[in-house]
Amino acid sequence: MAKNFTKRSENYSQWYNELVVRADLAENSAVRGCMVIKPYGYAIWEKMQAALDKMFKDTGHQNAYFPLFIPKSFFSKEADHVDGFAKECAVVTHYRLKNKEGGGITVDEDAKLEEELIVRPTSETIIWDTYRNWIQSYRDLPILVNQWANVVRWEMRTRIFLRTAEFLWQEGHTAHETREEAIEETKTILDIYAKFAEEWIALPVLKGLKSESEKFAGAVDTYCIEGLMQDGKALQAGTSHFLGQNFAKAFDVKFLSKENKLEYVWATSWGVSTRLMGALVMAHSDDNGLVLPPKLAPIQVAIVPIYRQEDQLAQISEKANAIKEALQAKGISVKYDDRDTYKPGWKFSEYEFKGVPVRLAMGPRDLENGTVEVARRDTLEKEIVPLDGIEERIEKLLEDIQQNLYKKALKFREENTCKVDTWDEFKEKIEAGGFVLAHWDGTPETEEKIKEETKATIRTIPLNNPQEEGKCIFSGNPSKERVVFAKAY
RNA sequence: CGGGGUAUAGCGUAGUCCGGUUAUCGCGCCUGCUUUGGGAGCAGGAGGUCGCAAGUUCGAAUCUUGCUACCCCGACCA
Repeated sequence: MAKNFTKRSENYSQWYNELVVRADLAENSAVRGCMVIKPYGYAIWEKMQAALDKMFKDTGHQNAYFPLFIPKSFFSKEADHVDGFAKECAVVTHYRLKNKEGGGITVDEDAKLEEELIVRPTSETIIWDTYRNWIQSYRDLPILVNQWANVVRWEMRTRIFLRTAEFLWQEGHTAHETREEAIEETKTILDIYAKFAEEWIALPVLKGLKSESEKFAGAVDTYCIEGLMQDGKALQAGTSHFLGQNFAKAFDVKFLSKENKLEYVWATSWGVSTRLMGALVMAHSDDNGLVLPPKLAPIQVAIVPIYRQEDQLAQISEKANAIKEALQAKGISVKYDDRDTYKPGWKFSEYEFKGVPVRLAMGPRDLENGTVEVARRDTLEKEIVPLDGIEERIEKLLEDIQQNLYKKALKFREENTCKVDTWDEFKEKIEAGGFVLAHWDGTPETEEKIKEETKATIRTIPLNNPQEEGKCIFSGNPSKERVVFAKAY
């Protein structure tokens, strides 16, 4: 298990500091659990957005935007949905403040809203209320819409990136003619999420279904991708829901089919959030700070000059800028750090904290020899290489680092995944961390008891799960497949 | 919302039990010189409503009461 975790931090806070700050304005408990994302952190989110947005558009989706505020009554229309979210809603009750006698300011009781507004915890309700007016005929379908937005969930306990009171995300909401088409959409998106996690975040994920008790409030089926963090805890990295006709029925969204029959629309919804940045941090970072996969690193290459006199700097700058331009021509983001306010050693440490994948250092010796020092963040290896052909070398190195991070994470997951067949072994393995594959009798009662005794939950029932006869590790009742258990964030 | 803990400079802290000059130290910050291939050295300097409010006292960071915020553990959850 991740030994590296103890030195800098037990709980990742040192890593987070590069990306975010806590937004605790001392006198305002309302911002408790929110985060301020620093420019460097936001740049990572923008890269994630760009990559996902392209994948959505390549599969026929379009972006739109719906209101932040949702009338309270909308929430009561879908029974499971309201049950799932009622306990964590921020509610707007008034629309005006007034001066208080004796100074200060207070809510103007005369400005009470007739119907309270909910700050969206997710947008199914307001979107389906809108879709009712957009859909009359099968010709209006499918609707494949995504929105990039912020949402608010008033969690009792928050955790930076993983469970903040406000978070940024994308939420897709689609409407289809048939059940099959909606299920296919759900899976298409699941594949996009898995591809993004693996190819961009370099995080291997399990694809599968959620159990009845873990699925989204209002969904028929919830598909998910699950990753394993370095401390052995699982993280749900994205979900794609097949909503059946639940929301269509709740919001009365019907269409006339080709057969001239009035039918309810089939729906999906799906989302990933700034939680992915937490996944990124927890999957790869080490004692020296963040480790960012090249594809998501705001700065892919940092160049640090080492010099005594100004004329040396001028010579180095000339070569460094040439490298910078050549790399930029290949679409690589480069920062040439010629600040004279920090020393080289300081800069080396800083770029390591920030997780910059490749660092180049160039000094007097390199000027003489026509070389440059190349340091890679993932392995911390350094080597002196000739300037000749440096662009190709770095381009390839960035790809290597991306691959290496994925392989390392995959190896870690494999080493921390096991099959167990007895209750004692199950408790022991769960305690040690990682994914534990075990038989389960399929009942929510057993699932709940396992959770009570071990804190482990069913992370997913994998797609294409091999079928095999077995006995539930808890109840001993027959089971025909193993499911994935783990302690989770 | 339950259980535990904490609050002193931008950050991290000593001092609180047992009240007593001008509140300690480190990092960071500013100035100068020397330095620059792994977070430099020396010298000088700036920076404080001791979480907030009341109380006890000649005197409160320290004692009392109330409040607030944060952290950890639960419940809840992307």
